Amino acid sequence: METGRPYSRLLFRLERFNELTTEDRQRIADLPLKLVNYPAGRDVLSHGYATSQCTLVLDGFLFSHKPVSGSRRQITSFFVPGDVADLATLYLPAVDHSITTLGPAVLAFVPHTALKEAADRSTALTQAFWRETLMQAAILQEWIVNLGRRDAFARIAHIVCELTVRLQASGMARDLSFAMPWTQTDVADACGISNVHANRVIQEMRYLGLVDWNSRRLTIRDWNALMRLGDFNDDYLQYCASIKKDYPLTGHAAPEGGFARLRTSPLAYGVPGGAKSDC
Amino acid sequence: METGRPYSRLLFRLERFNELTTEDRQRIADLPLKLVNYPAGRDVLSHGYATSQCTLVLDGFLFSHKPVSGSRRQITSFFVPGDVADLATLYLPAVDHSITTLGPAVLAFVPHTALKEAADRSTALTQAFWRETLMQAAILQEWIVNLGRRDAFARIAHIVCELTVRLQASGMARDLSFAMPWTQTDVADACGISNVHANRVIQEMRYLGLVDWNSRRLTIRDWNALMRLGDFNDDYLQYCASIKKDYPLTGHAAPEGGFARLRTSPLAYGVPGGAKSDC
DNA sequence: CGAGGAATTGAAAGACTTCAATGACGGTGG
DNA sequence: CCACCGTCATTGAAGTCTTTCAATTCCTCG
Repeated sequence: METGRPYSRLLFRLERFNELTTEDRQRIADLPLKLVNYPAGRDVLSHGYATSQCTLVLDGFLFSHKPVSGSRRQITSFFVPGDVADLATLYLPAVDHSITTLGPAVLAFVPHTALKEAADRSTALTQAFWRETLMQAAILQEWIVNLGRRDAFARIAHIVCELTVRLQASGMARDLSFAMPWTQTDVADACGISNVHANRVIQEMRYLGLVDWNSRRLTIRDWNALMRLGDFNDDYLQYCASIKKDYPLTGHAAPEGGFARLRTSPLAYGVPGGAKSDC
Repeated sequence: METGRPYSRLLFRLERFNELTTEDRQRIADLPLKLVNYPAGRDVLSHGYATSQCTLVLDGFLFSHKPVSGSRRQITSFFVPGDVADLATLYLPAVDHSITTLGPAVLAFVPHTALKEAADRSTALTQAFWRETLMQAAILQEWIVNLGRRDAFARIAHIVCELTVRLQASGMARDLSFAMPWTQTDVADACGISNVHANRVIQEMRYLGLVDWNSRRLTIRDWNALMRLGDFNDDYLQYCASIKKDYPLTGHAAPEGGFARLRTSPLAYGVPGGAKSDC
């Protein structure tokens, strides 16, 4: 996968709101980047440890997670190409979560010193970085809603929708299909459910013809249904979805037509195996 | 309740990490503040609407929440005196959540223009504000863990612990007792459970002698047990807890001695009321 | 081809929700 | 001062979603 000149991804991301001046672009282009290939499942940042650099995702996925008593963990974010996964470390001495590669990933490390220097010299750059953290916070907030007020099916559907939109905003997944190296246990840890239940929900999604979810590749078959069932509204990502609309400052539309699940369909969980539909 | 000169609260908050210069302090002191008394249950910010000012909490509580399909909502944060509840609006054109007063509150509004001007002129101020948003994000992240991987009892215990520590960091609740004008339905909406279940859990907490939870005032009877049962570790608030320790950059200690609940105690839910133990 | 991780399955138990009704409390108007 | 009202807290019972445990099968890789 082509990652372009590494800083072009960063520039693209930072300019979602306001264009930068030529000077500021140059400051970004001049940042010292260290390109690194990381294998799957390796920590980029371990909770409690300090770091002196930020991590730009060029290819692959990262996720941040926190340990919970009892050998469990909760995944709190995914990072896709173009994201700076640990921007918070720039101004917080230590973070309390870990950041790990999902599959193999191509990363670029940027020293804090260089980033701070660039930010100190440009108000616009500071704001652009700040805004990045604000948008990540908006995603965290929606994640809370997801865990707090949706059932397992909707949670998974919602996260799939979110990732799809974010990938599209990064120029990927244009055909609603993308490689996704997570295991069902990863999905479960992100959605706050057990891996067994995640498995059953995913099977139902397949059966309903919503997605093809083969090992490590995800193809969305019915985007509209997935959005509806996942109670997904990309307003909270509008800043991410780039040029879609120019920020209508009215409220959300209430999900029209209710929010019915087909759970009472002829195929509740106990259904005999297989019958993998050919949708 | 004394709120001091309004800007002193803000200064106190911004200087948790680095002291500001005399000049920067003056910039804060010169900010035009509009003091307002708000009644309970009034929106300070409605989702989807733009605003041109930030809200500093001087007394009382605010909470942010997002609507969910089906006339439900999820509370995603509480704000205590000293917090700037809508700092994100400074650089995001529109937020997708609402912010509402929990009980009556004393607020101070600061125009975006004045804040931006102050920030533009001082790198240190910009960083201080930015750091505020980063710390709020750390709280969101722990909230995700709370909803994703803890049962109802632990969720409520955890949120109570968090609020206690944050209030203490603002110089309140020194005796582990504070007025808290939330209803049990508010607690339920914050914890992602039903109000009925919240009620039963709170009763169990009372029964176990963990808290006095009378209408609108909360007194913690057994802080250590509450922390343990809520799986609470205030590392993620270390930035908030001010002068407690100087950032040990090692990992969390894994919750020692497991995480056993007393749920199988002689007093499961069906227990007849009262018998407030004397723990 | 064997090993090990990942996915899948079934059955039983548990946590939590929903519905519906009742009790408690505070504030308001007469 | 008291009846009335709405909000909040409480209770019980039934039902649902989700977890847990324990196999079993599938897949991928060396």
